[in-house]
Amino acid sequence: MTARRHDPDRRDRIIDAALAVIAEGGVAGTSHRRVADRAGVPLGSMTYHFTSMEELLHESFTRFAERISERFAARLSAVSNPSQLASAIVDLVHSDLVEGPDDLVLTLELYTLAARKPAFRQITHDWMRRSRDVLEQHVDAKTAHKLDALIEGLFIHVSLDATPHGRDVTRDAVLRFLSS
Amino acid sequence: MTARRHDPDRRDRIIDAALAVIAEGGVAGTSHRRVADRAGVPLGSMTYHFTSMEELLHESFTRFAERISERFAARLSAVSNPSQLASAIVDLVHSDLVEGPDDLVLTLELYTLAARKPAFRQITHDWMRRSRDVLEQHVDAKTAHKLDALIEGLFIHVSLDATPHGRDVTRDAVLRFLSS
DNA sequence: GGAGGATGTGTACGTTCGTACATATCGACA
DNA sequence: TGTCGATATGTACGAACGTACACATCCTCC
Repeated sequence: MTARRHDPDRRDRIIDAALAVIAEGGVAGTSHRRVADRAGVPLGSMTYHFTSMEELLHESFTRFAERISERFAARLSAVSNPSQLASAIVDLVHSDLVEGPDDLVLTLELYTLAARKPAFRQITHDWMRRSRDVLEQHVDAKTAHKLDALIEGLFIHVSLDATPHGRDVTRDAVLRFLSS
Repeated sequence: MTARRHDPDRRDRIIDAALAVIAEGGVAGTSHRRVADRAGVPLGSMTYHFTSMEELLHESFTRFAERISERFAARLSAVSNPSQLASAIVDLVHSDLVEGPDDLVLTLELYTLAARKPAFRQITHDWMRRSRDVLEQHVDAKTAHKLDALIEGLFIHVSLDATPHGRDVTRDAVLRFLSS
C-alpha cells in the first residue's frame, strides 16, 4: 500500500547486476560481493533478498531465458512465408550474436549449469518449449523440433568456430527443413 | 635418459584428475587442492607441473577434445553409405550421451570458457575442424558444415530438453542434409 | 507519540583459495 | 663417495569467500 522504504525494484536491480557479472566473469567468478558492488547495494542486501547464491542464479537465468524468448518470438512473429522465416532465422544466428556476445556467454553458462543441476534444467525446458511454440506457428511439430536444434547448433558453431560460416550455408540448411 | 624420480606420467594423472573434478563440480568448483586430492599428489605438485590454473584447464580440455574427436572418427570411419552414416550419427547423438553424461558437462564447460577466453577458442576451433574433416570423408564441405552444426544442436537439445526427441526425428533431420 | 513488527545493513567468523618459497630428496657425474 | 643441479614437497600467508546475526531504521497502528 505504501511506498517501500527503499526502491521496490532493488531485487530486480540485483538480478540484472548478477547477469552482468556472470557475463563478465562467468558463474565461476560470481560472488555476492561482486554482484552487490555492481548493483550498488550493501552486501547484507544479498542474503536478505536471496537465501542463497543458487537462488540468485536461478532467478537471473530465468529472467535471461525469458528475455531471449521474447526476442525470438518478436523476430519470428512478423514473417508470413518460408522465405521470410529463413531470413529471420539467418539473421538471428548471424547478427544477434554480433550485437550481444554476452548472450552467447550467458546461454552457455546456463546450459552448463543445467547439465549438472536438475533445478536449472526447468529453465532450459521452458525455454525450448517456448521456442518450439513459436516455430510451430509456421511449421509442424516435428519440423519445429529439428529447426530448433539446428538453430542451436548453428548459433554455437558460428560463434565458436574459426572457419567462417556463410549466411548462404545457414540459409540453405534452414530451407532443407522448411521444404515439404 | 634415466627414469624420473617419480612416475613420469604424474602430469598425465593430474590432467585426468582435473577432468574428473571439472565434470563433477564444474570449472567453478575446481581448485588446485581438489585436483591434487583426486590425483593423489601433494598440493605443491600442482604449481610445480602447471604454472597456473588456466594452464591446467587448457591442457585438460585439449585432451578432452582430442578424445571426443577420436571417438567421433572411429564411429564414422566404418560407414560406407548414407544410411549407415545417418545411423551412426543418430547413435552418437542419442546413445553416447547416456553412456557418459560427463561428456556433456565437459563439452559445455569448454564452450563456456571458449566463449569468454580466446585462448580456449583454439581448442574448439581444432575440434570443429577435425569433426568436419571426418564428415568430409562422406559428404561435401558445405554439407559437412551443416551436419556438424546440426549434430551439435541435436546433442544439446536431446540432453537439455524435457520433451523426448525421438531417434526417428533425428534420423530424418540428418537424412535431409544427406540427400542430394 | 510511542510500541512493536517489518525491513534493511554492517561487521565479524571460519573456511577455502592461489601462490610463494624454504626445504627435502634424488640422480648424474667427477 | 661426495657434490651439485634438478626435481619435488610441505607449509604458511594474505585475500576473498558465504553466511550468520546483532543492530539500525522506518512504517503502522493504537
